[in-house]
Amino acid sequence: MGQHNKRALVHQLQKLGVASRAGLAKSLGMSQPTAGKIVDELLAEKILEEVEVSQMNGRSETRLGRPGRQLQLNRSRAGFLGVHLGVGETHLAELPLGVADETLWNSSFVNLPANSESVAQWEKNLRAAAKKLSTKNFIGVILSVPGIVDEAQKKVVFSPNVHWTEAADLPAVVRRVWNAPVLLVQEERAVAMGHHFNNPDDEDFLLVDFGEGVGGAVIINGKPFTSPLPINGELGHTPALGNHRRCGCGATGCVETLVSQRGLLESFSAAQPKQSKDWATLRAFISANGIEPWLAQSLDAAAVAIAGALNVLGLRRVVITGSLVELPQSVLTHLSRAVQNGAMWARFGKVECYGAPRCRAAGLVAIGVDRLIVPDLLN
Amino acid sequence: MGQHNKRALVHQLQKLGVASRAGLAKSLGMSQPTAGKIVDELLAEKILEEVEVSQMNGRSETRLGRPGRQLQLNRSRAGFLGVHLGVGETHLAELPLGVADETLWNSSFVNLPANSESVAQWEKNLRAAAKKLSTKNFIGVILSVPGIVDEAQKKVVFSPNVHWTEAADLPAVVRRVWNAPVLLVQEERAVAMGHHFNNPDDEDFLLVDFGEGVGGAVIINGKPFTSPLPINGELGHTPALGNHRRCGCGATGCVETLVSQRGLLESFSAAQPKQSKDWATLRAFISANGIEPWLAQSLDAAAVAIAGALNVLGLRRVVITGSLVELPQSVLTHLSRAVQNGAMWARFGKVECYGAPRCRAAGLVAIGVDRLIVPDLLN
DNA sequence: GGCTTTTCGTAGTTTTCTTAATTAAATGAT
DNA sequence: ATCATTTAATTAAGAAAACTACGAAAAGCC
Repeated sequence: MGQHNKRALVHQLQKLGVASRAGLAKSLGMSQPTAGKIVDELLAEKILEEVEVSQMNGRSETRLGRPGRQLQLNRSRAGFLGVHLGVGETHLAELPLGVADETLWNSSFVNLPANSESVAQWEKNLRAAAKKLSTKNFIGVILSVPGIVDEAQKKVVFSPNVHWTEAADLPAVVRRVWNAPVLLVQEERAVAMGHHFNNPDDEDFLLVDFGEGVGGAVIINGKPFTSPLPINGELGHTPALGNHRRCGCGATGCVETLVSQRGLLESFSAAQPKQSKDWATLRAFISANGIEPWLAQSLDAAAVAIAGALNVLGLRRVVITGSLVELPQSVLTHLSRAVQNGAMWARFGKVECYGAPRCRAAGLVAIGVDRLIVPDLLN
Repeated sequence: MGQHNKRALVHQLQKLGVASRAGLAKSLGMSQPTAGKIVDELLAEKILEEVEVSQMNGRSETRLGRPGRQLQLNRSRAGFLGVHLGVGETHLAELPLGVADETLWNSSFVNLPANSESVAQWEKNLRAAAKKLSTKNFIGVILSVPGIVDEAQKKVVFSPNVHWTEAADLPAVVRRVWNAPVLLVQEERAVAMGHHFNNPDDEDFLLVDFGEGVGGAVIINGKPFTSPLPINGELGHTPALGNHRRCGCGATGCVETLVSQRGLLESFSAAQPKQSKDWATLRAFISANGIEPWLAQSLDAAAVAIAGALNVLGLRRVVITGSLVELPQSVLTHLSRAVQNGAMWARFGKVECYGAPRCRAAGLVAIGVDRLIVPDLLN
């Protein structure tokens, strides 16, 4: 079957969750026979499964005509292994193709600090974790990492916060443990795809994740935006005029040095030397004292970078995830207002900027399905 | 014939200038029969023409085998009428489908200042100009305008410098004069397409045009980047931190207020009150005194916006056009260095930033061919 | 003039999707 | 209960657009 329609059908089913052949055909504008044949193929490949009528609980709205045989992405087996290599920890999850809600991370272990042996240690930890998993054979392993990632070449180009991943051939390490196809994914891209997966109506947005660093990812037409270079949506390392802090990336003045968790604490401590320099205190302080000038300036710097991205990309929606969402609502409100201020579209229409939880597992599945189940041979 | 291949073939011929059926087939990776059939179709539509052997001057490199019948885009007739509605003037040009070099603007007339009657006056001027043209029937009229343009809806959304175009239905006016399909194109997009046309190797770049305002356009994979909103590449109206000037767009702090022609003169006059506040004096002054702090600051602000765009879009090439290119080379050098500073990619690879002439006519033709000759029914 | 090489066109096949017709499975009215 | 109605799924036939394979045309070279 044509790759294009197959991709579209799977994507549509991800969006709808459950649908019949006829429903898919209609919503995709293709003919029923075409949809039917593709579904047959996908059923044979065990990518889809038919939903029992008994599972159609309550939804029997007594519609006229022959009822469609409902389909969904296979939920009965763990198709993928999701691995997230974070700054502090690595998490693992066995993920079915169809994820109902944010899956639990089955197992997790702590990274060692960076040293010459951390790759070997990481592999050892992976092996230990592998034994605890119920599934041994996966369709693929989806590995997400922070930093700048060349997903096509499966290489970490640059990772200011987990430097040892740059030298290591992570996919090879993973492959030695599980012997399955490995995908390398940039962390924020996975989170963005996850958000899209859980909010199918958000088809076009810029996701900005605040944490150890500040990362961005762009979704356009429900697909991760891809550009000529293996880097995009990167707005943490654009300089903020007037800022001269040293950044882990080697440059000075990066927005990240102002609004990353560490950057905010730095400014907090400089402005309020008597306060304890930790996240909980910062949160409480903001709750009590509102947005003080030092915080407003940092948020404004971030907002300029975000608004600039919106103007250049032609977007009107910003999804904020990570540490900033944990702070009092007033922080997001201030940021949102500042973004509105700089976003050109806000002069004609609505620009939205809101917080959301990180949906990493869902994103990993979406990417795995996209690249392993129905690979795009053309584009 | 399949739209996709037809588009690709025409695009390839734009790139190559002259080619045979076999050459096109090979370079596009399609079979000869397919290329041959598409070419036959395009010849029948008078879009392509065969080049006489006599015109193949000098190029006869005594190659073996049957020589291919060379093809090119029709140059013998004026297919399009290009109209550029600038801030000060409107220019017209009769444009063949195949443009060898930047065509002269046949005719031009001056706009009236904005008032209630300027649309009517503009139409009157158009009619007068129409009489002077040798061609009466065009395949289409390509109209480029500054500001924010919804090319799909053929409406000017916002135009800080030519406000009267927002209310007017320009395509309808043009159609009354020539009765041909009219395309509305954002000015910088046309310039960017023109640059790509004249430099086919530049497939991915951000073009920044400095003039009355500051506008940007993005070309990715040789195609104008399109986003969900009818606005993109817009980097003149992103705020620069610390800047509080009023902008024509209604906001304050826009980069445009610093580095547009007017903005630079403003800063120049503030820093050098004794100098005459005009462009020639500014140019001479910079030649003599180098990059003074007031200029450096403005350029740095522009560079941050540009670098931010590169980081977000995943690009490594900036093409500068317009008034900034007219200034001493040191200006571009400074800007380029500042862009390198903020561009993430510059830490791993090469980021290019150079000046180039505006190639508007070529851009209008490229867009006309793209949207009228081989319209994209899918995407 | 043959020989080689390359171009261009024709014919037949494959792939992919569509329309039209058929069969299947439900509801609701008589 | 039976039959019309409605919607779903499958089957069959056909159209569109690409490809492969083969043959004719047009050049240079011996």
